[in-house]
Amino acid sequence: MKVIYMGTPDFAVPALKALAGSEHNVCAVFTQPDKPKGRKMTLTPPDVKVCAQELGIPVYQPSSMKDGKALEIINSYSPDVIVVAAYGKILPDNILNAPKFGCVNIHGSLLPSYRGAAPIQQAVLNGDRITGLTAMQMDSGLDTGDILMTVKTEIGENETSGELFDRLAQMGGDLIINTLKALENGEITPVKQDEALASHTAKIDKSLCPIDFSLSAQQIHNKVRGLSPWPVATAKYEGKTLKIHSTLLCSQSGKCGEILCIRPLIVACGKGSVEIVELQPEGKKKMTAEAFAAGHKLEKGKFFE
RNA sequence: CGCGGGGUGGAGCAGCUUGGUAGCUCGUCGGGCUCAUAACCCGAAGGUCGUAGGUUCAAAUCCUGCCCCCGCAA
Repeated sequence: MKVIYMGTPDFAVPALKALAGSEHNVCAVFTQPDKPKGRKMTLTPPDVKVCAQELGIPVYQPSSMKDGKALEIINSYSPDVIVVAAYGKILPDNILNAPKFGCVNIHGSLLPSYRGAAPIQQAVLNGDRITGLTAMQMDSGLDTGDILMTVKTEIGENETSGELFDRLAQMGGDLIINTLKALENGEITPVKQDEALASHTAKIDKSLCPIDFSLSAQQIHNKVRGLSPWPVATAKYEGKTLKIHSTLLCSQSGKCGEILCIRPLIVACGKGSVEIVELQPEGKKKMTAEAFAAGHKLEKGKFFE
């Protein structure tokens, strides 16, 4: 099939590569405009743009999809289908309906669960055991389109959002190839989403970061995993903020936030306790808890907040 | 000109204000204790203190330029 691909961050790269390496013809790529990034606010191209350029595919970065110009460009390619993965822009109806097979979106959850912005992190934050990807026929609603194909995967006990992201991104390649093939052969019966089961995810932001040590160890562990590698859960020790990059569940107990052991570093929670494996003080690089303990005066009985 | 922290043996830190002997915790290596140990005791190796200049009898420390890392904000 003749495909136009729309995507922006690293999550969308593997599917693009898979399509480019398949029998399908990716004739153009749409991605967000370059944006200032990092401390220096240097203009940085999206990962998908970099990838597309390496593949020699024309790249378009319109700031709006609604002014008709985008539609003109799309029509000039007369694609069979538009594949969308984490593009970050809402597509108007005239674009959704432009290709013969419409627009197919790869979404990072098992719809209708976790419609919206951050489905993958949300699944980890909630401590879900199972998640997956959904290939969906886009309609004008927010992730409300008919389901074309899904793929499931288990979430590891200690798996982080970042790790799950990478795995799902890879799986997205196979999913989209299989979906397009089935679409082409007319082997798909679109399934409507069950509105009664629908749930939405809020955007992840830093207000979620502080850890409440009165919660259970499992809840805290979920937060640490879910917010890794960004924006990263935080705790306070002696007035300084520490990013908590990774934890493991422990069974010991104590007062909320109390340091139960220095090596390894175990902190009590409302229920159970967690071992802090990697952390990062303000202005410092990520380090192991062991390294942190070597240079700081940690004492049993002191508290994390 | 967004705000701020930092670069000191392999790791994490102190020392810098008030220049003058390279310190602490851990790791590594050797030895001891022990049924045994990631526990304990003794000992050792390992650093031109980010870089380039300047001031000085003398600079990790004071001054100036540059490089790099990170936190906040966006």
